[in-house]
Amino acid sequence: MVKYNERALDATFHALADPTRRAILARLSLGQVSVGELAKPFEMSLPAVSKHLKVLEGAQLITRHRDGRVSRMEFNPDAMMGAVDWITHYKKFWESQLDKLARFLEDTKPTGEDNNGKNTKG
Amino acid sequence: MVKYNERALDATFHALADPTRRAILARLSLGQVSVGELAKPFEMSLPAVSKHLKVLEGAQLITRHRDGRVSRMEFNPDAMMGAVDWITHYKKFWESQLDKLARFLEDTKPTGEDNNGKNTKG
DNA sequence: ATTATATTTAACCAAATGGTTAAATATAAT
DNA sequence: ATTATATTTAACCATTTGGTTAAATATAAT
Repeated sequence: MVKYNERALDATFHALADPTRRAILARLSLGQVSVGELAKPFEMSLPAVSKHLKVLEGAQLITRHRDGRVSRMEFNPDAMMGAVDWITHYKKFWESQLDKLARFLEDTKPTGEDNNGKNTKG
Repeated sequence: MVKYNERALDATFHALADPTRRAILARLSLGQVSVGELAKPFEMSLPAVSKHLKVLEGAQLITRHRDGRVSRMEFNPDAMMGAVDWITHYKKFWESQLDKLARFLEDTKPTGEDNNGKNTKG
């Protein structure tokens, strides 16, 4: 009855447990950026950001597209799904909040209009 | 733009990033248990479990009900909602999976029917 | 009052984390 | 070929983490 990939959950939750890394994901969710561009707004060295990227990459929350000497980082939210999936197991314990979430999801469900022509994957 | 409580997210994700702590939550989701009972199945010392409980308590994922010398730990999933809320911000990046989740949530939405013990996932 | 039970705290340790600066690598431009 | 740019690796450091055992605390039972 091993339902979840514990190592993957470790990696995902650990990656998400740092504010810099969450900010990186937020930034990348707006579109691909180079490491240098990505690092600019952060008040830390480039190697520090590089390390964070490695953690995110290890958790498969981002992927790398090398283009010459520039590494363009891309958001890859699949691993987040795993986290949500795990948390959702506890849905019956927060039914009222769930109701709110369900309504929210229903509200924004892709019925053919919500997709802004963006490729959602690959 | 929605402002998230970064410190709370740090605490929540960090708490969830450990397999022992996730197992503790899984156990507590079945009902309140004392610290001793809780610790039994884990191959580690009681103080180690105690520390994990502190982390979970700090993240407000569990609460403590002291009854004499026995501490009954209770699952408190509200903080998880915060994590889901944050992740859900990225919903547009995984629409197909979102659709699956939305259907799942709809399917098990508490509309008066009791879906006790039925795990529709997996 | 003494003893047993439940749990936490203290002191300690190794490994991991998150940061630094300096050097190395790889590619691009001149 | 030389130099500039983008990024990573190496070496280092302080703090945190996750575990240990021994001692302390608090309550219950005899």
